[in-house]
Amino acid sequence: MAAPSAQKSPENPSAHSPQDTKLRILDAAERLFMERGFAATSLREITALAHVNLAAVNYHFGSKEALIDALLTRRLQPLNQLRLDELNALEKHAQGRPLTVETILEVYVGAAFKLDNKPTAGGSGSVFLRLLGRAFTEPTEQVRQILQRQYAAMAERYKQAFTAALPHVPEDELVWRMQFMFGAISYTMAGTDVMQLVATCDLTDSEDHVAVTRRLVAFLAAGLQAPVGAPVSLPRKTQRAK
Amino acid sequence: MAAPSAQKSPENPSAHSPQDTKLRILDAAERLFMERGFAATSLREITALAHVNLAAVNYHFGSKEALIDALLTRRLQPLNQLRLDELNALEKHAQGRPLTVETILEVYVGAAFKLDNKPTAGGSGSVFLRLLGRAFTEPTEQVRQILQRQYAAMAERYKQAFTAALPHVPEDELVWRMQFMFGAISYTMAGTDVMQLVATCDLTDSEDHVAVTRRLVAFLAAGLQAPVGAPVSLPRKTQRAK
DNA sequence: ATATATTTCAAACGTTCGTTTTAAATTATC
DNA sequence: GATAATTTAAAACGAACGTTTGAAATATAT
Repeated sequence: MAAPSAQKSPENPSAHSPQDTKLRILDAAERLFMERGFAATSLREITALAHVNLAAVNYHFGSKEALIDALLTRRLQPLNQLRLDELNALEKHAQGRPLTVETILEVYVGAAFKLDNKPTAGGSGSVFLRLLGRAFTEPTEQVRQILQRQYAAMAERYKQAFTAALPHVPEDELVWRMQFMFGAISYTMAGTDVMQLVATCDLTDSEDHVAVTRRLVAFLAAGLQAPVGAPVSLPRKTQRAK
Repeated sequence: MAAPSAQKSPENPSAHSPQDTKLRILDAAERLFMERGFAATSLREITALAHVNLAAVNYHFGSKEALIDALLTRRLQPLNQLRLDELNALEKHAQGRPLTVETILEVYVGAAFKLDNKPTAGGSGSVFLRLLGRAFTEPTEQVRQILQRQYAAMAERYKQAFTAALPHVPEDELVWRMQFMFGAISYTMAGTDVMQLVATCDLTDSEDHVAVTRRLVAFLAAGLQAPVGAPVSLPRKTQRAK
């Protein structure tokens, strides 16, 4: 009977602080949503992992949908704000001269890893980046609207910067290339690695962050700067040389 | 009482052929899984859209998991087989000379659109390509294993081809770049377009296929061929010039 | 210390899920 | 045309889901 639980959470050794129920729910939900997806994760699994009562989710957030919204917003708002701020600071510092594509990409990708090392609550690691990669291909209208709301202004701002850095790329081509870019980034962040090609590295390691960033920036910079127009070499029968 | 249903399906005007229940289920499941994801789609929705009895899924496939397996396999097996065959034919035709990166990419991307225009059953359109893009970020172990099984040999084969086409890119770098490539392709195929940047084009149009393929190949070819090693220009304070 | 507001808790709500069952209908075989 | 095998059909199964409820517990304020 005596000697009660000095710590209630096996994986989070801090005891139940008075008001951290919301944070515990958010962190547990983040982890489980990342591992199993939104639809396949139940509130009972989340509250069990967070060591809170089942009804706490509906009490503090209102519904499962509202929990997802709060969960995505608390990470995406600072992330994309940081991306905007750093890009603005860089352009101000450049005093009119256009930034290089590599610089813009480093800011964009680097911001994700930066916030990843400073999770809002304790010890979330790179959980959210993987969840974010998944969220980009989520079919539900709700998640898509959240992402759209959180990304619209930032994407438009970066499109401006890329336009200045890539004067030879017309707008419709740039828009497609940014689409390809978002795909490569989000898939890398998701870290699913279906092919089992890059099995060795996990993005949790901070040392790997700079290596992955360097590789990703080099790849994307080359892709964004690719010559436009000609379909390049076609060894098959190309009747018109153009 | 008379004049019964000459056609039982509103969106598929053909009446119930004797034995096409399995195909009707597969097609309906493909569409709904694409629209809502695997976990969020119920067998009741699928059988309602297919105009078959609820129990038909368990009778013909055994379980929902087995249905997903059959659904992915019937498309992925021919797709990746085509990718292998066409790459083999091209290398044979080249007689020892290495293929260009663009050629390899055109075969890989083009194969997807080729099979997309010839769906197994009637009128599936580009449903499966979008579903496939989603499947690449699916968290469930089952889907990941199916993809891994269906992609392993093909990915290894293309890695060989890329190695020959990119002699200056070391293997670890190539593996990462293929990761980026798969991300860009699958995200484009998924057609989620969270940013609403490319809202104008839908991949259903066959004419757009060649345009998207050209853009995608140009982007990826440049990325794969990017110079390796140097982190390129860093306008910030880089103390070591290296 | 008393009263008020906030938070936690166990239990149950109605619904929907994947699956199973049993009989009827259909198709194939002789 | 009778018999056997296959497929369809309606109904129900237990389990799990998100959510709600109302009372106990805790924190806050007077």
